[in-house]
Amino acid sequence: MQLANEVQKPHAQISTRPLSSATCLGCSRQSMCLAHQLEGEDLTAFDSIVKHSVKLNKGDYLYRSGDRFDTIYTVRSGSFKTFINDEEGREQILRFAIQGDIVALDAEFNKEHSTSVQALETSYVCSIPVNRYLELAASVPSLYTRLLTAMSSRIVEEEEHALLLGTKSAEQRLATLLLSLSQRNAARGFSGVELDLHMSRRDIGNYLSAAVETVSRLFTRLQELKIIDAHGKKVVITDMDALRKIAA
Amino acid sequence: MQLANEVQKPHAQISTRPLSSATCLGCSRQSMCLAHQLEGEDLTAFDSIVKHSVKLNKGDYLYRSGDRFDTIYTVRSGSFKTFINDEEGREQILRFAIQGDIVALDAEFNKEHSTSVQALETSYVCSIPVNRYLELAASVPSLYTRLLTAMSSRIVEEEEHALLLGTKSAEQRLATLLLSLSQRNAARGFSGVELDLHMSRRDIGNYLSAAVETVSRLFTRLQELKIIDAHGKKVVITDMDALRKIAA
DNA sequence: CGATCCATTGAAAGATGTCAAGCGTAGTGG
DNA sequence: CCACTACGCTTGACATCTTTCAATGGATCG
Repeated sequence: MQLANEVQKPHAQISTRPLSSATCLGCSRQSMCLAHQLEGEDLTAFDSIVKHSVKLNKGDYLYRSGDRFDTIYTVRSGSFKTFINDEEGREQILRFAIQGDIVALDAEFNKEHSTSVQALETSYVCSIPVNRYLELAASVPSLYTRLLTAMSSRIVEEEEHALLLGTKSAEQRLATLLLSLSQRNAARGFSGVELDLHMSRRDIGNYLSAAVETVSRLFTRLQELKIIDAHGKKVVITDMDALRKIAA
Repeated sequence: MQLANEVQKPHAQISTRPLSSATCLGCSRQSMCLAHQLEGEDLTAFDSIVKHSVKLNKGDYLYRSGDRFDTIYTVRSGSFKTFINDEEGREQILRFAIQGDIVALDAEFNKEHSTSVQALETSYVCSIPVNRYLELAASVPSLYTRLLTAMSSRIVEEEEHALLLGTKSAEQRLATLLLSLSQRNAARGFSGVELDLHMSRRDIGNYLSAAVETVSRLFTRLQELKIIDAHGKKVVITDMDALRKIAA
């Protein structure tokens, strides 16, 4: 349990610096995005309401608790943490979002966000105005079901996080997180073995509901057991089976 | 952490025994239900796809992990627990659902449920076939947004549960649960002071991620502090302010 | 290059879990 | 209707995991 000690930072300067291929057509992340399975003119119409390549620097907020929910984001590159604060200012990280992940579906449209989202590194997102999305959905109903599916996934993820926090020891929790990051990396065509942990040890601890010191000790222990090879943010999983065994 | 030791029970016999006013028109729970703000023929159409008053006895399952998600339920009366199991069979209760609550929105349509839902007492639900709901939504778009809203609420609830598990001491967690039950009771026109806890101490412990013994000791302590007056399932909150103070 | 934050490690304290036992209540069956 | 059994709840004693406190070295950033 730690108090929020982060300095209040202003919102990111929204600089729309186009990347190469800053369009949904041919985007490699389409299958994970809200544009999933869209084709032809539906995809073109969708593409036209999307603001591609919004850049955020490390520490910038995508939005903050209290902001109005009017935009859905998908991560083009980089990573984010989503967190919620309690009455006393204590912070709980709920999710680490990486490439392809959809961010913001945790508030009612036009109501206030209860969470905040902060970039863990230089990152780019696509931004989709919710009102325009819903307008478009009126003529392309699959956009409704796509949104419903995305929200179901969020609920399941959140349930699994509760399972993680509720039933596992600290060591199991860390092992589970590493496995999850590995799998998500692999699903995106990256290495499932070499991980770049862009979040701090404190963030990891917060997500797992463990003190920084505990996390540090756990890394050391996994290292001694020759299950991982960790140097700061770089972690190599050297014994995947053993890691799985610990996680379960 | 406890292993699932519940006997495998068959699904509930689905007996459609009509209650008085087994219709959405004039139903006191409409504002919480998916029928929220529906009027006129839209409401009639919605009503016609709903199977009202399905009875479940204590211990009956509404659905189990692995079942196909094809039906949404709303609780008419009684209460339920929703839980998820990990690979080792450990169980984590995610939610206690009571009158007016919408149950089942934690899977993709036509995919498998990852959770199970079990009645804590004799209960009645309304059951809504998802495919017919979506058909109807094609002509009544507000049904889409109503569903989206319901799912947003679930996500926020789940996030708050993670906050609960992640940042608070066992005593704070129990106090928070009691307050939440009190508020939900009050919001439904019942007493916010006298609570009927239909779940076992073990269930409470599981939900809060604490051992039964810990929960028992916490009840005793809150009793000694003259904050609550607990006799088994009946709990009277005698000092709401003190309870709030502990929760925060 | 200083200041600050992050990560690691040790030592000690504390909260919660586990084990064990007893009690009460509820349901079952004779 | 009563006795018996099973299960849920409570309480005590003890074990242990994790936190907290403290100190140090290393990395990062302006």
